[in-house]
Amino acid sequence: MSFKFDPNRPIYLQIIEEIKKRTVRGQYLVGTQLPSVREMARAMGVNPNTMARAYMELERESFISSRRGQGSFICDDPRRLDAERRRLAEAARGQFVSEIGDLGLDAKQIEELLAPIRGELNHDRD
Amino acid sequence: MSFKFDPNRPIYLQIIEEIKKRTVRGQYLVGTQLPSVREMARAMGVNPNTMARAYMELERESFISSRRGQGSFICDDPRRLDAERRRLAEAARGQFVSEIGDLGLDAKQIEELLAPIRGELNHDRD
Amino acid sequence: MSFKFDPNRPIYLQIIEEIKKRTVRGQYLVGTQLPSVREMARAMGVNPNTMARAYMELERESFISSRRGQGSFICDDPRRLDAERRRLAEAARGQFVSEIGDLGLDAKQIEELLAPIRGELNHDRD
Amino acid sequence: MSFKFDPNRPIYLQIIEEIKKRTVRGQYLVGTQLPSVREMARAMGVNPNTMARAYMELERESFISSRRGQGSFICDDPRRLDAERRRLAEAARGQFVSEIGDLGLDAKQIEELLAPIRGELNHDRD
DNA sequence: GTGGTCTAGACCACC
DNA sequence: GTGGTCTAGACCACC
Repeated sequence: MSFKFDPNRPIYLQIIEEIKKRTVRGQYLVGTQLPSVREMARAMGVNPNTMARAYMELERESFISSRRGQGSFICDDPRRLDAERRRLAEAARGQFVSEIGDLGLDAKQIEELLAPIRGELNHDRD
Repeated sequence: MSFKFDPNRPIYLQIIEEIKKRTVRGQYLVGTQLPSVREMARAMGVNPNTMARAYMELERESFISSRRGQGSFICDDPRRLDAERRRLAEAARGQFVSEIGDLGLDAKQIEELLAPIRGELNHDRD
Repeated sequence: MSFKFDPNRPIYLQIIEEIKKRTVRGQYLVGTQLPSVREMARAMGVNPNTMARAYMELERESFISSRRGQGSFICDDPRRLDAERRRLAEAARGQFVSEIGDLGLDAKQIEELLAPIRGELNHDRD
Repeated sequence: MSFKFDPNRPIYLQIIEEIKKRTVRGQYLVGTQLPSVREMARAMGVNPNTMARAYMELERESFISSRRGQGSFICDDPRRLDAERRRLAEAARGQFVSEIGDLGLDAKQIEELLAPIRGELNHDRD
C-alpha cells in the first residue's frame, strides 16, 4: 500500500513532513543512510522527480546531507532533531486545541478530557 | 468557496462529521430546521444525492429527523448532542495522543507540551 | 388520500374487489344506496368511466342493482353476501398458506404460528 | 421475466424482502456467495445502484456480509435466519388476521376456515 | 471479476 | 417548496 497523500497540498511537502516524522520516531537512525531517492519514491508511490525535490529541500534545511556517490544521511545534530520533535509536538497540540476549542465543553468536561493524556503517554513509554 | 474534502475518504462520511461538528458548536440550533438537502449540497459543492445519503445516515443515527415535505431537523435530545460532543472530543484527544506518543518525548518535554492546553482552552471561552 | 392501486392489474377489477370487501365488512349497508359513480370515482381517484365499468360488472354479477334515476343499491340477498364473504376469507387463507408453505417451518413452529389466530379473531369481535 | 414489483412501495425494500424469503426457503445457502450486485440487478431487472442499496441495507442488518473484491455472503448464523423465518411467518399471519378480522365471520365460519390450514401445510412438507 | 462512491438528472409524494 | 427513490453511467479500490 503506497502512502496516502492529501491531493490538496503539494505532495513533496507532505513527503518532507513524513520523513521528518519517521526520523524523530526513530525509524531512520541518525547518521544512517536513508533509502535512495528511487527506492523511497517507489515505496511511497510517487514520481522519482517529486522525491528528489523533497530530498533537495530536506538538504537545504540541513535535515539530511547528501554525499556524492554515497547517498543521503540523517543530520547527526541532536539539537536539530530535538527542535523538529518539538515543532511536531506543538503542531499536534495546536490542532488538538483548535478542534476542541469551539466544542463548547465546560470546565469539568475539559478536565475529564485532559486527565488521561499524561497517563496514556507514560504508558506508551513503558 | 465550497467545503474542502479529503478525497481519500468517502465524502458522505466527511459531511456527516462536519454537520455534527457544526451542531455541537452551536451553528445549528437544536430542534431547528437544517438547510435543505439541495441547499446544503450546493453550499458544500456536492451532488444532492450525496448530501441526501449523508442526511439519511444522520437520520438513521437519530441525529436529525427528516419529514417529507417539511425538512430536516436537529435532534432535540440534549443528551444525544452531549454524547456527540464527548465523542468528538475524545477522538481529537486520541489522535493527539497517537501523534505525540511515538515522538520520543521525555517526561519533561511532555509536561511543557501539556501545560498550556488548559490555559488556551479557558482563554477561548472568555 | 386516494385509493392505492396495483398498476399491474386492471384498475376496474381492483375497484370491484374493494367494493365487495367494504360491503361484507359492513361499510355499505345492504339495500342502501351506494355512492354515485362520480362520487366514488372522485373518492378513489379514478376516471368516472373506469368506475362506471366497475359498477356495470358488479351489476352483471348481481352484486349491486342499479335502478334508473335512483342510483345503485347493494344486493339484498344475504346468501349472496355470505358467499362473497366466504370467497374473500378463503382467498386470504390461500395466500397465507402459500406464503407460509415454503418457509421451511417444522411442525412445532407451525403450531406456535397458528395458535394465536383464533384468539385474535375472537378478540376482535368482542 | 424480470421480478414483479409493487410500484407503490420502494423497490429496494421489496428486493430486501425477496432475498430474505429466498434465503429462508433455502434458495441461497448459508455462508454461500450471493449473486453479485450486478448479476442480481440484471436478474431482477433493476439498476445496479438500486441493488447495491438493497445489499447495503442487508449488510447493515447483518443478514449478509459484503467484502470488496470478493462478493456478498449470506450470514452464517442459523439463529439469524430462524429469526427472519419467524418474522416472515408472523407478518403473513398478521396480514391474514387483519384481512379476515373485519369480514364479520361467525365462530362456526372461522372454524371452517382455519380447519384445513394445518393439513395443507403438512401436505406441503411431505 | 467484486463491492463502494459519486455525479447528473428525473420523477414522485407530501406540504 | 421539501425529502425519497430510481436510473444511467462513471471511476475507484481490492482481488
